[in-house]
Amino acid sequence: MSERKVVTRFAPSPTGYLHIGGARTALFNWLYARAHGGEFQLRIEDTDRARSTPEATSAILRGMRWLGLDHDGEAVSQFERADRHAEVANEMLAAGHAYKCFASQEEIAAFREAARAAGTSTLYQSPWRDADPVTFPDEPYVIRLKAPREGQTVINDQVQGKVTFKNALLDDMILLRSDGTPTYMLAVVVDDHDMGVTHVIRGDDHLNNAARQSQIYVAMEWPLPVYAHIPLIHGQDGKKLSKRHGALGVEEYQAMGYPAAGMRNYLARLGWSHGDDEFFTDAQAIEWFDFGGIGKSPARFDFKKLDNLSGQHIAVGENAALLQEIEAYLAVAGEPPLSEAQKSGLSDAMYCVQERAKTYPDLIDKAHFIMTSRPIQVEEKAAKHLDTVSRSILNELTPQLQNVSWVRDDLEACLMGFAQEKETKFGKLAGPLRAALAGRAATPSVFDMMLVLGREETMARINDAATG
RNA sequence: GCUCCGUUCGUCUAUCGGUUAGGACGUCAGGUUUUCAACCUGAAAAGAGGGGUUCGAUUCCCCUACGGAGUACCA
Repeated sequence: MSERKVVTRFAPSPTGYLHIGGARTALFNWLYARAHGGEFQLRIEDTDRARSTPEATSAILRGMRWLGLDHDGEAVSQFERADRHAEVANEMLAAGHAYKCFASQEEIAAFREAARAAGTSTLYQSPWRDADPVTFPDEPYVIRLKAPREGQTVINDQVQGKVTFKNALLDDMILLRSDGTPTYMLAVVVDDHDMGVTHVIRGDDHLNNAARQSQIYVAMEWPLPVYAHIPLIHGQDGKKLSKRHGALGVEEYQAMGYPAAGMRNYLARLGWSHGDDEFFTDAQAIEWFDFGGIGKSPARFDFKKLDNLSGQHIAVGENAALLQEIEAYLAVAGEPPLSEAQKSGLSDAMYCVQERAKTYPDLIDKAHFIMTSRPIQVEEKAAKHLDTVSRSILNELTPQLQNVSWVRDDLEACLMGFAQEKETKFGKLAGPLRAALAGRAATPSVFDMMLVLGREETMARINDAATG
């Protein structure tokens, strides 16, 4: 083990929103850095100018901020470091670890086509590898790594174990393109080294790349980072996560009303485990996180479990924090903001609705009785029905209660709340409301509602009626 | 094609040679409930297949099948 301070990094390409799989990769890096008192850095891999957009970069930044994955220092732009990448390529050239290759793209493509047709290896071996400089033509060239052709390259992966690659099967990859721009392979290694990255935690689609990248480290005599290639997330059908599986961008999850804490918990649990622990806080995740707990096979995304964990986090959420997140959710979902009255009302009602809500919209639905404004606005037809039902319930209340003018009003608010939540007819609600009066229902009971609505007097009377 | 990785209940997973293979989500049943939900109790539910190694394999090795990733002057 090295004495170096732990530095991890998340390096997305700004070609779209922050992918849910990318978010998990970022989370693992964040968790590891935080667990070891290290740094978690962010690097935007924007060398593909055609596909990179500033909008995507800000979307990624927004997504990470929402998830609470704070990175240390400024985000690094890979594109802006192109000169440094070229510098390293030339250094390798000078040191004899790389060479100029004048083969044209057409030439190489033709070779591969022929090789494929002949059923032989498509591995391109440049004739310029050991060519005499005096034979160099006056043409554009690329700089290729002079990779070893004998022996093997071994990656000691923290998740995948020891993975061996035969060097004879690895080609002399291009470091610097003919237009002088660096390739991804070069850029990652140079950036990771310069940023002092000690632990590379990324998707296992990069496992093959690790072998070739390590050759650059070796050539430059740079210390190799610790690798941890984590399995990708798949959709419910086991196939690679794609648009038809629903939400891919983390912001969509925010818009669906999942709390960030629940999201972190679920994402961490997806592909990583700590014994039988399912529900945990960030502090626990940081304390427990280690490479040994990461599974080797791809995990499927399951909304049911996300809902469950999400609900548990909302249930233990702190009032002010929940309120704040709900307001942020409403803004992202494009819903109208809370009025001051609704805000204080929701705050009062929080304790009796948060335990049953899976998501924020779910919570708002359950709090309908306090969120709705008085007098209650209902359509004519519905109003008639509501009137009938509330009157029938009213008739069952104790005489004193019936005489309190606003009881009926609150009752209607409760009914509306139920109706809204269940999208059902008022008539069907008489039963559950009676159950609520008896204090047995799981939905906010009338006791809760009255309490929230500030009807302590009613409460007292109901209690009297119940005990006496 | 070639290279690399993977495969325990429907899903996420525990097990680090000896367990009635455990937990969670989901599902189903019963209870409570004049809907739903919630809650309580319970149930069904797994080692891909075949060879080895071993006194003993889910666990170690090999083969097959299936799945995934890579194989670019993309990242």
